[in-house]
Amino acid sequence: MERKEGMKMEDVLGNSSCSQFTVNNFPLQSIFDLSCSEDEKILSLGLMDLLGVQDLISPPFLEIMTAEQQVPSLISSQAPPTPPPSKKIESPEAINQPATPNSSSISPAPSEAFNELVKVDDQEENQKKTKKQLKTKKTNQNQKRQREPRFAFMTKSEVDHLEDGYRWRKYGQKAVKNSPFPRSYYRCTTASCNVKKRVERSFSDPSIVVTTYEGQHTHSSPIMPRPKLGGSHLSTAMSAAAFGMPMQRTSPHYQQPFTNSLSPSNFGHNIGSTNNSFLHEKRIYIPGTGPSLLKDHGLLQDILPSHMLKEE
DNA sequence: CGCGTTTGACCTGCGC
DNA sequence: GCGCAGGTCAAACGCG
Repeated sequence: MERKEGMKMEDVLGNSSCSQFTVNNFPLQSIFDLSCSEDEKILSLGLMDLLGVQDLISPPFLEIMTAEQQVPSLISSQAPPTPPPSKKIESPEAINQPATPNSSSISPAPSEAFNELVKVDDQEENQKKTKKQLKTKKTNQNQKRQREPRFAFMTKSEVDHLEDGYRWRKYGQKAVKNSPFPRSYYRCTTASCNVKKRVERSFSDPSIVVTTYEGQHTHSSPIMPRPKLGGSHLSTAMSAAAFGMPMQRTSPHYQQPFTNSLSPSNFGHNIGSTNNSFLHEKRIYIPGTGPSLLKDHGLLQDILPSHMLKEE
């Protein structure tokens, strides 16, 4: 296994591990493997608030963090050197940065939690290679240059740039090593908003678009309704945007169900889907239990983890 | 004319 | 220290 801990995103995307990454860890646990306690918190916060106050949240269904530290833990099929259960991460402060559905298996989204995780990782690092220690040390030293938490979504789509309710300005494009597909860099066009996103295609599956969000939108509302957009579409679009999710509102590029409809992108897609059929019936793959068919009755079920739905 | 895209150059971090 | 790769900048360009 030369896939060492310093694995880079493109390594993940560009190899067969992508499927594994996707099926076993990436979306599912990010989205559905939520601790009940966390769910309760989310509910107590008011789910609709989470949907409506998109500037306060950007719940990551996958947080990529720094590629060196986070991704390996996320993609490792074996029990990763996981930090202790993220009870600290689920701190009540999540109110300020609420809707961090991924509390247990996946790193949290909020920057505060991010810091926490870095610390935890640092402790883990002490038991690992010197090389990695150095890397971690460097990472910690660069805290002043700390990057925003990143959230990645894998979306099955023919178009690279997915509509997510915000307006983006492309500021760069780079060829990605080991991938025939370039990576595009976008920035939110809102002046005070420094949210960025990267869009690239998966090397192993060109039909999959990987969108990585970095930062949180500082403005309260996404783009204004466009003439061609229906109001209902927009509302759902905003809901999806509230989660920082890519979403497609244009049917021609409508996303295909992604690997058993289990990707975060599909998750977001369902939220903002213009196709109501997706809202009423979809397959949700639940880790460890195998694919299952859930009946959806509405938006909530698109958002809530499956086991919560069962509980209700 | 304003806004967004393109694209080569440049900067930075990291591994060797 | 050097080279590579990722990320960003900014001028040029295109489009409505």
